Amino acid sequence: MLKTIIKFGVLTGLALAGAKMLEVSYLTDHLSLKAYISIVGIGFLALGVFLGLKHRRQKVLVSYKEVDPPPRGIAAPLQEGLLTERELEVLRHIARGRSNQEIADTLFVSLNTIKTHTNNIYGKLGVKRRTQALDKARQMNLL
Amino acid sequence: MLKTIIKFGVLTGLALAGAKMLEVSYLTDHLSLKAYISIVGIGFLALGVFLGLKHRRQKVLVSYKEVDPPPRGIAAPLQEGLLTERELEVLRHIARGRSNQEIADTLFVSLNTIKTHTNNIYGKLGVKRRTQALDKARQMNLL
DNA sequence: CCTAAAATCATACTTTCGGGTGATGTCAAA
DNA sequence: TTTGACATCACCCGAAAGTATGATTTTAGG
Repeated sequence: MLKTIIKFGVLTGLALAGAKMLEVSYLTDHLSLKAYISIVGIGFLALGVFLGLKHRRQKVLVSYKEVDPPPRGIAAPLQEGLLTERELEVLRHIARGRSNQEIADTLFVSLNTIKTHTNNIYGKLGVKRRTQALDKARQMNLL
Repeated sequence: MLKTIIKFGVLTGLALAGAKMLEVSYLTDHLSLKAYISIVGIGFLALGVFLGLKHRRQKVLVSYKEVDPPPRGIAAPLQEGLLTERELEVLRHIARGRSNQEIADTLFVSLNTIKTHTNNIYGKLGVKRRTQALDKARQMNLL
């Protein structure tokens, strides 16, 4: 990120310096206004294209790193007592891709009950969605 | 390709027309040379950035591979070519618990695009939900 | 016995997902 | 140049998931 900023600054500085030199030429060497403007336009256009492409690469790199599993070393002592037995059971079903309705059916309880369990799980794990819960649970070696 | 050229021509034409109008202002309305040049520069810079962002897909893929040496361990070669690069990328985000909207935001595409990708993923993996996709993908060593 | 935690269920509401269909543009290979 | 794979985006609709609040029943421990 710092590198990007530095590069951006350097490039912009070079562009501005170029423009300034052109301005001098314009004022002293009979460079026509049209030519002056054209060169400035083309220069900044090129700079813009370069920055646009660069920005893309950067973003892609970032998103790659975002999805790259972070080096989790020894990680996660078993969290005993965080989730209840029933909640763990529900969580395992979620991990197998079951819907709330399917879980309710196999456990012979109502859909609302499963919703309550899942929401309790999310609260305890500090997440908002079942997929986040799975990710978090794996990080914590709950699964 | 032809359309690209046309678009580029139109945009450049508009930019030049804008510059021309500015030139008139410069000559008639006491617009300072510095302001004139600045506006031209910024305008073309914006145009360049826009063009750079617009046409970059393949290049992004290349640069992605440049920065991404993903021969991760041994388990990679299973099911080569089942999912596309993009689909795998989306799948990794899903595995991290991201919502479709969040994925769309970080990948700079629309929600609908992510939905299309996810549905293609589900189709290829033979599942119906994202949690099932994760389970299946893990079984297939795709994650 | 009493109490707190756990499990159960409900109602109502919002958000997210998923399925279907169709379209455009790019790129590489045939 | 044509074709097929990919990626992109849109619109619609129904299903699933999630949020909030409140309630009842079980059950284990003090």
